[in-house]
Amino acid sequence: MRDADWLPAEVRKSGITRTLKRGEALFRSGEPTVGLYHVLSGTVRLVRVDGSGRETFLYSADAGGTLAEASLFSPTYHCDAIAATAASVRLYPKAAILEVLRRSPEAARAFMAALAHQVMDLRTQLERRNIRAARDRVWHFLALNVGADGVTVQLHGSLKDLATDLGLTHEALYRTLARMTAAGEIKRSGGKIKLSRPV
Amino acid sequence: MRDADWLPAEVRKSGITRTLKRGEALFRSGEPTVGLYHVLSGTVRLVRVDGSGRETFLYSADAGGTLAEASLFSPTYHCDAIAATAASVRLYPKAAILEVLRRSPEAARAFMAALAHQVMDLRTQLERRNIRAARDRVWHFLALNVGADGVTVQLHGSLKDLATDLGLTHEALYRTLARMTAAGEIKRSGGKIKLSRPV
DNA sequence: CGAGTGATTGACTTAGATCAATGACCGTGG
DNA sequence: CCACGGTCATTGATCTAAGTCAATCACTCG
Repeated sequence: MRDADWLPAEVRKSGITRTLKRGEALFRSGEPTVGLYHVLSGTVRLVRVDGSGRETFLYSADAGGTLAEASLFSPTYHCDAIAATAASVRLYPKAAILEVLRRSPEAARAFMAALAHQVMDLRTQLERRNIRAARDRVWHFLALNVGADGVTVQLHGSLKDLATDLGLTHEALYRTLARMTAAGEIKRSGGKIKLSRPV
Repeated sequence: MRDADWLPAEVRKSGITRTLKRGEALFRSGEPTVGLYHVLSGTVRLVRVDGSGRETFLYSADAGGTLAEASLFSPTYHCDAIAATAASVRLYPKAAILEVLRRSPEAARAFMAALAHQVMDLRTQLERRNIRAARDRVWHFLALNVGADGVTVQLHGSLKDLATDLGLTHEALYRTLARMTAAGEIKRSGGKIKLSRPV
């Protein structure tokens, strides 16, 4: 969820703040759910780790975003929340949130819209994963993340993070970007990628 | 969404029924959203088709399920809905649904829970797609779809459908299943797969 | 009966995973 | 202040699993 504007002031105040070091876990899969998290600073990533240790990127919440909305309706967490950077988060207890959602149709509507948005986002990710060629997958990502000018993509986090996000090894991503640069399709500069022609 | 129990009787009555032939589209990406669909019989699949014609499976709604919940909060559809079998659906206009959600906290809660459930479902799918080896991916699917006895998986639809669902070519799926059968890990019979040892 | 689709298997190719090595950079503790 | 450990970025070599192309058989539906 992008923002938690719909959260009434009294609930916001009731929150408990917690700080996390990079790499620290906010919660782990299987633990009982306690409430909604609001990221105040830094970045927290939702990931699943399977038996063989492979990590699946699920979602990344930056400052202002919320985490674990879906867990409000589930007794336990189904993924891990790991701080990607040093971060501080605020926890709003489950009961308080559910109460607000029950009482305020506006809050409920905003929450539903946010969930619906997430569903669409996840579907987009799923669509991207279905693209076989690394080049096309990267292109799909770039096309959906260009800024207002239609050619600039601002990257958040490291390329390694982007690689897991895209479901590629970091090597494959580096090579793909290198090839695209060589082919003149993109130009890289720091944390930005510029497309040679608008999408 | 599994069921639409929360839909008040008066809204249900107001719905418009439509029948679809196999392969027919209920709506297409880009069209303006009109409301919530309730599948009365048959199966409707949500898919996205990319530029090269590749199809991404997003969701499949059987009799009793609903479709396009997320679209209630979006002006246009972001995927195609295609009848996987002959089907009949009932359409509840957007305005009527939003009104119910605004007025009834119970309905809203059920709807939110359903959306949250969908979010978790999609995350599970995403996790599965991150598994590289076809064998492990199939196993992940089987493990999460065993019936009450812990060893039987009831398949819905064709193996080809399952293949797209898993993000594999149908050939790869056939081969993987054949290998697993040969290795004695599973046993197939009609539309069922039995695991040799419980998960 | 013929068209269309699903299920299945074979042969071949290739893209990306894997393993490996290097240089740049960054924070930190002595 | 600098050496050291850690991570990121990058590139090379190799390997293999899955994609692609292709053919066959069974089945169903009109």
